[in-house]
Amino acid sequence: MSSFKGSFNYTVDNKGRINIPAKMRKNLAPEANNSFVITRGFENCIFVYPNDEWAKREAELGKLQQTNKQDRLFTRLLLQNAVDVELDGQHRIVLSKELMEYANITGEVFILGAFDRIEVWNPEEYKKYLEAQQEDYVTVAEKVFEKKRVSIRQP
Amino acid sequence: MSSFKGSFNYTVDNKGRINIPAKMRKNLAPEANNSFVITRGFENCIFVYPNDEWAKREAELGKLQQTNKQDRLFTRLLLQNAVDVELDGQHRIVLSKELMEYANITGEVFILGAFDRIEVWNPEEYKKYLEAQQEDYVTVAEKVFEKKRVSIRQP
DNA sequence: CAAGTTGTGGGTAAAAGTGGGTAAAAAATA
DNA sequence: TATTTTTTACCCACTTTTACCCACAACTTG
Repeated sequence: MSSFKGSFNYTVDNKGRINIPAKMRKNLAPEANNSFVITRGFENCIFVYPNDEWAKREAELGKLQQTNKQDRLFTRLLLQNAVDVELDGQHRIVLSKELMEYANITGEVFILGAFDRIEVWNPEEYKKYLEAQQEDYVTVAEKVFEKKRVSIRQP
Repeated sequence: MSSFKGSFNYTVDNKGRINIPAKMRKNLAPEANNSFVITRGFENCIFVYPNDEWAKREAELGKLQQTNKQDRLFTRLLLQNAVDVELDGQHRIVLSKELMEYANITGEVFILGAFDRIEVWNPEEYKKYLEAQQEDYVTVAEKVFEKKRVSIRQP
C-alpha cells in the first residue's frame, strides 16, 4: 500500500511537469507501477493517487447508486478531470492544463504527502487554507493520538 | 516494542546529522528496522519515532475519513512535517532543515528518551521549558498518578 | 592491555531536481 | 486525403543535494 508523508517546495516547468519527490517514490507500492491518476482535489489542490490507491476510489464509486441523482453528480465531478499519468525518465508527471488552472498553479508548487494520496498546491493557497482553520497542530495531534479519547470528533 | 529513557548532550554536524545514542539503540525494537519517522513535537522539539511506534500513529490516521473536511485537515497537519529517516553506517540520522528551524537547533542538541519516542531539543530551549513550569517533579508525579480516588488521608 | 564500540568529521560518487531540444504522434486545416 | 501546425514522449545536460564510504580520537569491555 502506498503511503505518503512530508512536504516539499518544487517547481513546475513550462511544460507543466513536476517531479515526484524521491521520498514519496520510495513509499510507492510496486503495484502502483509508477502510474498515477490525477484529479480535482477537495479544497483548491490537485490529488495525485498512485494506481493502487485509485483502484480503491474506483471501487467506492462502484458502490454508488447511479440511479441516485447525487451519486451521479459526484461520479461526474470526480471523473471529469481525472487523467492517467506516468513517471517519465526523470521521475516527473505532467499536470493537465485544466487541473493547473483549477488549483491556480503557476511556477511554484507545494507538494504534500497526505496518507493515501499526494497533493499539489499553489503554496499561497495552502498558506491561506491553513490560516482559515481554527485548529492548530498541537490541538489536532492531541486529538488524534490521545489514548483516552472516545472519538476524534468533537461533540 | 521500543522504549527509551535517559538524556544526552550530543552535537549536530554541518550536514544536519545527529547520532542516536547507543543506549537508545539497544532499546530499539527489531521491527523498527533501524528506521524512524521524525516530526514536529509538542513544545519546541523534534519527535523521533521508531518505525514500529510510528505505525501506531499512522493506524490512527487510517481511521480518518478523507471525505470529511476536518479529517483532511488533521491528516495534512500531522503529515506535513513528517520525514522518513534511517540510521547510516555510523548510527546517525539526518534532521530536515524545516524541523531544525522549528526546534531552533544549531550546533548542540539535548537528546531525551521519552518512552515511545526520542526527543531532540536545543539545550537552551529545554532549560527554558523546565524553568517555565510552576510544578516540580514531586508535585507533578502526584497529580499525574492521582486517579480520581478519594484519598484515605483526606480530611 | 588489546579489541571492539562510540561519537564526530569529512571526501566523493551517485542520485535528485531542473531545464531544454527534437522527433514522433496527434490534431487542425485546406 | 494531403499538408501544416500543435502537442507529446523521450532523450540529453547541468547543478545541487544526498548516501555511502573512510578515518580517528575517546571511551568500554573482556
